Amino acid sequence: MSMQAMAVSETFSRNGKRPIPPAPVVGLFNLMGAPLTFARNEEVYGEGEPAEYLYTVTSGCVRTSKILNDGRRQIGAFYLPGDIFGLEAGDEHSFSAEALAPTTVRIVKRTALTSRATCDSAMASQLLSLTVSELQRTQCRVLLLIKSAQERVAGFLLEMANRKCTANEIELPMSRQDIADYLGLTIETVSRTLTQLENACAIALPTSRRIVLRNRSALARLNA
Amino acid sequence: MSMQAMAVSETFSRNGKRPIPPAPVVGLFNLMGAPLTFARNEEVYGEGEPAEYLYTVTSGCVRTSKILNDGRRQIGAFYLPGDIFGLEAGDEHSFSAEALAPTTVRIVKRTALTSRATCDSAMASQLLSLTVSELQRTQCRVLLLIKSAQERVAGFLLEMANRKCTANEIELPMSRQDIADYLGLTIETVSRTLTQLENACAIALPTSRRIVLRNRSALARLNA
DNA sequence: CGACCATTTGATATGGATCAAGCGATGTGG
DNA sequence: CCACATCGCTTGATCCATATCAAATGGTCG
Repeated sequence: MSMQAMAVSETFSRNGKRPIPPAPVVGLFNLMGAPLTFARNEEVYGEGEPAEYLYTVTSGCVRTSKILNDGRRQIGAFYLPGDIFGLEAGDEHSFSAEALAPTTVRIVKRTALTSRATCDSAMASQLLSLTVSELQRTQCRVLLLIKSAQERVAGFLLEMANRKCTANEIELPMSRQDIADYLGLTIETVSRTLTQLENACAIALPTSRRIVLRNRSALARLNA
Repeated sequence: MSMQAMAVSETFSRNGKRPIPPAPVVGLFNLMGAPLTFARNEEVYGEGEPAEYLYTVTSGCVRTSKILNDGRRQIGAFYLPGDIFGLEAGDEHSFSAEALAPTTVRIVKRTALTSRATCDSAMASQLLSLTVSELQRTQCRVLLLIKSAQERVAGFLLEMANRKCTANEIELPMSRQDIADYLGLTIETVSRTLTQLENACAIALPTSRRIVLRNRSALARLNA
């Protein structure tokens, strides 16, 4: 197994704040089976179910979430086409996963990966690389969560823009409530903050789901 | 490589909220060299330095931290004897590491692990397992950070108590400021919250660094 | 058109930050 | 051995960012 998985710094800026999707893990994708489709809001798997598969998004968008015992919902992550999910460690899923929009995914059995990785060090390396990426993203979340609402929202927009590198206009697949639960804010605060950013000419909001980044450096400045 | 690294659920309670140190990764420890010693507040490595080594704490305690560009400090993690640190991904360290107390660590070169893991699937598995543990802990941090000050402090105390399984009395190796920076709170709020928990008979504070858990279930209840 | 849902906006409340002072333990020099 | 400076922690008073409660707006679909 090569150590490339632990040497992913080229996917990050110097200060570790700007995650970019890791290089595609080709071997893993080759093991993926036929596509499954899910409707908007359909559950891909539930919290507590045995974690038998790894999933990759081929189209659409998936969110992972869990309900805390006081009723609050925490979003684990959003997964876009090309992303792999379902490996949050453990024999059973610690989050549930739902499609945010009509979505297709392809799956591979974990046991298949097990046996393959035992003898295939490239595959083992890919698994490690995947986990490291997930760790990186989670660490960036931690950095966001200790900051102000403006910084969180700005950081979120930059993260989404960097992931789908489609110039400066992004179509958000998730609702305000999803964003709020992801950032540990309320829906009202997210909405107000977006309005503030618009008034500051940092972004434009042609529609509520479509966001134009007018001034990335202003956003990045917020994102201390 | 076995899939055991992805099957660490036995180290977690059903709801994924109570991390316990993973099984020791013996092979990795065997590669570790002679002990190095560090004085209180001495730097083990600095942010931005090349990440050449992996470290294990043999005695004392280490914290990783980074200074944000607005002057705030973020603590990455605390490492106790038996813990391994220095693998926060990337060619260079994204955090610095400092000894909280007189500390000894042992180290192994990353390149040594690289070559070893390429042909030794057990070693590869250990690396994955280690990264998964780190991911798990970071995810627990995220859950803490979206909660109230009481919940964060209670969760922190339970985490520390679970790691050093020394009954119900724990000696905190870190200052209030370290705790505050770890939890994204101020030192005053941490102090006040501990006082509240003491008044509620959930804990006792024989000295400021020594904490007795009087009522774990009350703490856990806070820790939604 | 009308019902419904997501989003925005407004008014008020509150938890934690900030500013400021006091306290206790530890260590140092006289 | 004591006086005093220092450091880490606690406590108090006030302020502010975000939550909460409430209502208006706008877009979508039958």
